[in-house]
Amino acid sequence: MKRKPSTEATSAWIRLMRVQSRVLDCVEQDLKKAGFPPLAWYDALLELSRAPSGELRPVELERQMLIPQYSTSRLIDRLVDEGLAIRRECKIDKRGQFVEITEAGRELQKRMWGAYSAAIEKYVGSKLSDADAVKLSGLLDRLGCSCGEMKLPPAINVNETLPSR
Amino acid sequence: MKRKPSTEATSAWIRLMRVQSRVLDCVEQDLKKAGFPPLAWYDALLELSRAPSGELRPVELERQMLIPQYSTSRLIDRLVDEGLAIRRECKIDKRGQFVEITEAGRELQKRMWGAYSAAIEKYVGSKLSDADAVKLSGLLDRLGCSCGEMKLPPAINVNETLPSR
DNA sequence: CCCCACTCGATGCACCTGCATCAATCTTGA
DNA sequence: TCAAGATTGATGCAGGTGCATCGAGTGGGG
Repeated sequence: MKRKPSTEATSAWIRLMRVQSRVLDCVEQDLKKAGFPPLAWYDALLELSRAPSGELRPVELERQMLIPQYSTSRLIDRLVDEGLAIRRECKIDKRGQFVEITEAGRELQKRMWGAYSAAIEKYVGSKLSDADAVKLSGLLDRLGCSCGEMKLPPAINVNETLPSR
Repeated sequence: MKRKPSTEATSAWIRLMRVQSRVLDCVEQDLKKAGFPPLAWYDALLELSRAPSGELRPVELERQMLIPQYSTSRLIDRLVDEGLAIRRECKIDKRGQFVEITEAGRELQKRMWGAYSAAIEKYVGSKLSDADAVKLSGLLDRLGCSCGEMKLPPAINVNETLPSR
C-alpha cells in the first residue's frame, strides 16, 4: 500500500511540476505584456464561442474547464463586467441561467489566440519536433486519466480545447 | 516571427497544463487529507534540512525554489510561526539573516515525505514504467531549459530536489 | 571619505482562491 | 401531492499571491 516511487518516477514528477509552472509562467507573461487578460478568460471565451449558439450554462462551462463552481461563478462575473459576456435567464430551469458571449468577447478571443498561439510556438512548438510532441502527449495522457474520476468522454474533447489552426 | 504552433505542439501544451494541474491537485489533496501543510512547506523544509548546517539565507532558498522574493519572505514567516524554523541574524551582512530549520521542522519534513512519496507513487510511479518516466523527463527537460534563463547548474540539483529514498 | 547604485528582506494593497454555506429551484418517491 | 434530497449559482470569510515600494545595509568609484 505504501510502495515507494522509483527515482525515475520521482524525477519525472519534479520535472512535470517545474517545467509546467515555468512554461505557463512564460506564456502568461507574454499575454500580459501584450495587454491581454489571464489565460482562464481565454479558455472561457473559447468554450462559449464554440457552444452552439454562443451560450452555455455555468455548469457546463465548469465541467469543460475543470475548475470549481465558485471559480466559474466569479470568472463569469468578470467577463460580464468587461462586457465580454452577458447573463441570460434560463426559462426551463429557473435556478439556472445561460451565459452568452458578446461580439466583443468573440473578438477578444480571436485577438488573444494570436498572442497565445505565438507563445505556444515559442515555448513548446519550437523546442520539440512534432513526433516528440506526440510522444510527450502520450506519456502525459497516461498520467492524466483516472487521477480522480474522468469527467470527459476520454480524449476527444481535450483534443479540441484549442482551435486547431 | 509569428509562426503558428503545430496541432501536435498545441495538443502537448494542453496536456501539459491539464495533467500537471490534475496530478498536483491529487497529491496536494492527499497531503491535506493526511493533515499536512502544503507542498511548498515541504520543499522549503527539505532545502533547509539539506543545507550544510540546516540554515540558509532567504535569498538562497528563493533561488532553490524558484519562487519570488516576497513569497519566500512570507513562507518563512509561516514556518517560523509554526516553530518549524527560526530566523537568525547574519553577522557578516546585517541586511540579511539566516533561516534555520528546527528539530520539529526536520521531523515534519520526514513525516511528510512518507505521505508525499506514497502520493508520487500512486499518481505517477504506478502509471509509468521506469523507462517511460525517463522518456518523459527527457522530453520535459527540453521544454524547461532556457524558458527564461537557467539559474541552476543544469540537471544535477534538480535531480536531488527530493530525497532519493 | 562619501555618495550613489545596488542588494536584502518586509509589507500595504488589490485581487484571487478555497471552503463553507446559503437560498432558490428542481426532482424523486412514497 | 408533498416532503426530503439533490442541483444550481452566489457569497462571506480567511488566507495566498503579485506588484510596487520601502527602509536598512553594502560596496565601489570618484
